[in-house]
Amino acid sequence: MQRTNFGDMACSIARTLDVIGEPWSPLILRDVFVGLTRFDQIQADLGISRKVLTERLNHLIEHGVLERRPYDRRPRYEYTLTEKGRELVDLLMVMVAWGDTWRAGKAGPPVLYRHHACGEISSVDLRCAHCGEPMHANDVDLLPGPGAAT
Amino acid sequence: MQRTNFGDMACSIARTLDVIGEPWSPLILRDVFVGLTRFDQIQADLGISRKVLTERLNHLIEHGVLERRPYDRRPRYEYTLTEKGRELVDLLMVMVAWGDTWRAGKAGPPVLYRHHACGEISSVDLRCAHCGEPMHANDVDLLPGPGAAT
DNA sequence: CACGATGAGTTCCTTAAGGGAACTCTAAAT
DNA sequence: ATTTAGAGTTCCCTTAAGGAACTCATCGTG
Repeated sequence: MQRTNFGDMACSIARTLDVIGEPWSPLILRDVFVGLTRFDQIQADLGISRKVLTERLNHLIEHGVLERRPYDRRPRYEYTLTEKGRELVDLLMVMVAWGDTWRAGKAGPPVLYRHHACGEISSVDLRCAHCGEPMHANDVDLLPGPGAAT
Repeated sequence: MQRTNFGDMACSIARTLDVIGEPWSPLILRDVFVGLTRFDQIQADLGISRKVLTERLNHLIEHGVLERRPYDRRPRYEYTLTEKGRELVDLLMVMVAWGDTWRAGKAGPPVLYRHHACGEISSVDLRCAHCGEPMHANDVDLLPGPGAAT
């Protein structure tokens, strides 16, 4: 399976997928985010192949969203999110919101999010960074930007 | 490559990935969103294999995010977003925001978004659906929800 | 009416990625 | 000296992605 390289496309979606678009990568980030930071923890939690987990972790480190560091004098390592990685958690929260809405079924959402600022169980909503009003698919026009393909 | 089924996991991220987690799927949604709604248009724009495009479109239709409908008396079809699919565009906009921030480089973002409400070039920001304050990775606590795995 | 063009897929072959089990390596702890 | 545990490697098998060629239905044109 020779996979097409998304990183070279003039598209920020493709470039983001180049970092976390492979199967498992978002789930690995989630695990690290919730505190499962060690190889065997992640492997056991996800049931992912150890080979693939190694590949994914290295890819995420190469792209600067995870850091690997020893936590013992023995050869033991843990993975942590960089700032670049922490901002990817935004993406995970939007995935959660969509999955909760469309795929949770009668059982309801598997995880709840309590917002520090208001203390309520809530979910994310997309707002315009400029004016603060809701900003969804139908609220925008697309224009070519400076980095557009020629 | 026998792929693990994400749809059965008690995790809304995994369930969302079950719908659009395969390579190319988000880019197909983007194309349909921006008005490339026909098979050959999408194929040419992305450079995706026709075989894989067929598989992806069928998968997205099965999961109710795309609809296929004839636009001619000849056997010609176009794909459109359902409401379920339109809400996935939120996810794309967050991918764009991250890609613009971390991967656009000196050339700047390839596409700009003008917000209808304020008329400004902007990007999305995550807010609490309840109180409207910013809601990012470090602003939430996670609690088990009603649909949590036993 | 025959003929080519067009959109929308299929088919088939090659290559490489995911799954999974077994194996290795290093440094404690007993 | 032996066991244990974490963190990977290695190897084989299956299956998915790439890609080019092929099919099929219908319309427009000469």
